[in-house]
Amino acid sequence: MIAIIDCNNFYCSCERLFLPHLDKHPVVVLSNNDGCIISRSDEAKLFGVEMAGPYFKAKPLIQQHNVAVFSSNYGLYGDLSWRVMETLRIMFGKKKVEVYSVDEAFVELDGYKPEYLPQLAMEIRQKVELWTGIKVSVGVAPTKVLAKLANNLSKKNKEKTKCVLVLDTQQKIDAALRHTKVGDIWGVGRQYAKKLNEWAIFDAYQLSRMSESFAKVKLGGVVGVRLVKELRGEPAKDMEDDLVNKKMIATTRMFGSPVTNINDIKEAIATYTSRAAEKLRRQNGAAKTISIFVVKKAEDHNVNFHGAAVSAYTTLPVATSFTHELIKPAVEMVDKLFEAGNIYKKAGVMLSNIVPDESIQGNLFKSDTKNSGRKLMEMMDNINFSQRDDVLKFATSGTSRDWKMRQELRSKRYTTRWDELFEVS
DNA sequence: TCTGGGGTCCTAGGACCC
DNA sequence: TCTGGGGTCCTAGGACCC
Repeated sequence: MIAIIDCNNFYCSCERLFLPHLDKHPVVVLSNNDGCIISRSDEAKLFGVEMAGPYFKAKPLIQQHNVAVFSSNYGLYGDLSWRVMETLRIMFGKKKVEVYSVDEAFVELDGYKPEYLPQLAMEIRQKVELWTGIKVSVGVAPTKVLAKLANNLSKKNKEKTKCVLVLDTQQKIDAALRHTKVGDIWGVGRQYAKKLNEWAIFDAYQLSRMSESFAKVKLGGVVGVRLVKELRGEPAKDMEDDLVNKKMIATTRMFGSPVTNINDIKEAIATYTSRAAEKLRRQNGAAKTISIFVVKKAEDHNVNFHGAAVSAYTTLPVATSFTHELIKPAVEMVDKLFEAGNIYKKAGVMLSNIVPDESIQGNLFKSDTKNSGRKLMEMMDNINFSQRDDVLKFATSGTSRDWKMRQELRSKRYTTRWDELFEVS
């Protein structure tokens, strides 16, 4: 059996943890740039505040109901996430836990007696809350897809389930499948949900009865086949190692305000490249390909607000993790893409073709320049990590900040900054 | 005249996830 | 005035090889 542990309204819960007077109060958290709503407390959901909706549209509703609003504070969420995951690792051992996202983890529960599972699931919930202050929901079932489904149902009826649901018999599984619309299945997005409805398949039970050949042809090949198997209780998605390194690393942002000047774009690209290179070094990787893109502001933002992106990439002669070696080609590509007269609203950098970094081992046999580059990077990373953000940076990254993102409502980083510690008076 | 069969690698793009 | 920021996996099709 497999459990999924999912933090309830995670970002909102993190904010509340340090402001207990907001406990029963509606809360929302905004995306970067305070653009749209990415987490809502139950109270805010009741008022009809929509997920992923733009903040400016929801603002009247939010003010009317006196909803507390926060800019996203990823330092805080990351730290609390680590505490939740560590609790699970202590309970079950590292090998049994697969961290799936910042607020979700799968736990393999082989070897437990079936009749003990409901109690175990409840213990998970209680211990995580006791140790971290974060409330979680727990779904348990024979496969990952069914565990997710159990988890969703447990949240829909919190009074009855206490946020814990175990699907341990075929009857319970069938009932759960019938209560789940196809669009609510993990792995079925908007496109597939629409098609399935056109073929008169509306709930998960109906989908689970379809043939594998149907799934293969209609739902994206092997992906669809795995999905149908999992719905039937046959495990088709394995537990995965946590230590797998990223195959692609991206840093992309909307600008705080629209940009028309090529130098501002270059500064932004240089800054994003620095950030991406840091992530790359953290996994001891080196990238062979760097690509960048810029997005024009659409004239009519009601039509296709994502705008038109143009991109370019450079394949490097040798894979590298050095910020200065990545910034140069990145900034040069800006010259290719930039067109004077346009208004830009977003840009991004992506590193791919990632391989293990050879320069880490290197000492005797590497040239001096390679070693000094490595030392420089280590020094920069250490200082930037221990001090404030970006004490040290490359000059290309600039000092103006017109393009930087807005974050007007961020809470303190209570758990990761000495000068922002939570105070008890 | 006629037009094999098998394979790999790469890229672009679609679909999905949180 | 104004709509996030990351990622993953898979498939199709083209180039190229023997």
